[in-house]
Amino acid sequence: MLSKKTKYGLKALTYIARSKGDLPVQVGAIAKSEQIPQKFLESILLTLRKAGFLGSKKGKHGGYYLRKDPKDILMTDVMRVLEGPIAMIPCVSLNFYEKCDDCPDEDSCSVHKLMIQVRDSTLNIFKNTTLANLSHNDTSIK
Amino acid sequence: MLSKKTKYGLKALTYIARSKGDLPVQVGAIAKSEQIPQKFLESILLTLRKAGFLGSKKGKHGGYYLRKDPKDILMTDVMRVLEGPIAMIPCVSLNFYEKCDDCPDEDSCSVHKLMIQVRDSTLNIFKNTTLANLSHNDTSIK
DNA sequence: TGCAATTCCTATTAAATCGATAGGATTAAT
DNA sequence: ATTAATCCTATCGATTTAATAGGAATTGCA
Repeated sequence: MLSKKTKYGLKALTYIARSKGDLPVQVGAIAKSEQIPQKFLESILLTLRKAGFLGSKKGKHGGYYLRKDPKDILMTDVMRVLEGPIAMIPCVSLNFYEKCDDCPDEDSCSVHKLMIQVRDSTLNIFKNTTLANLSHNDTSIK
Repeated sequence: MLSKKTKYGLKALTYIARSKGDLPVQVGAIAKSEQIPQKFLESILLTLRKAGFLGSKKGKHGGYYLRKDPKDILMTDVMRVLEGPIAMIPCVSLNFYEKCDDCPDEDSCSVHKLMIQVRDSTLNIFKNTTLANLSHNDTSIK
């Protein structure tokens, strides 16, 4: 399941990418427009800022802005920050690998092989989708 | 994340598919070989039996056996029983659809479009993989 | 007939995770 | 100063997960 954190985070990034003008975008505006609990959204945007996707300005007329062009923000990176591993099971994760406690031999594990396929196909989508794709409402893979 | 229930269930099905001989396969044998807590495995096999994948025989020399040829047991079906929805978010689920509370319009939701792609690519793998593929340790999609 | 071995069923528990909230500290514009 | 915004930490309740417990029901066999 996709967590609400990830869902809200993607929506917020999309909202910011779509917003015109020089002023940073305020949490309150996003929360209202996307129907996200504001305090929860605050913590999510903080995470995205610490991960380098967003910059912020404090105080009056403060808010958040993108630090990169939406074309350069890949879903692989965003998903890993918000949702964690892309793989469904740690033993096939590229960035969060962990050996299974059980399972003496990965190569002979039926689950392992299947989950590698799922990981690769999902990864293929995420690495071919940018925030620009999301904000333009088009799909990445034709 | 793939639940342990699903992981254990897939391993158990694979084990049963690989087993030779006429006798039904006992929970204890699977649990020992695959390092799965026996009581937990019992409940998983019960689920798989109620879903129609397995038959069982009680009492001495009892155990579980497949009710269909492994070639006819699709991962789509197994995954839906063990893990639930294949989609990462209910609003793109084919079998467990639910509208998002927020999100007035699915067609304009950036998350929705992305998750449809993920669902379709995952579904494509699961519907082209059978228990026979798992038990032969080959991959489904070339 | 009785004993042993097995599945079947329900309930419970401990731990982890998730979604959200609370309360204020810090910073900046006016 | 005052106001308005982000920043930070802590906490809470609900849900889910993984596992355990205890025994009922069924079957094979001596």
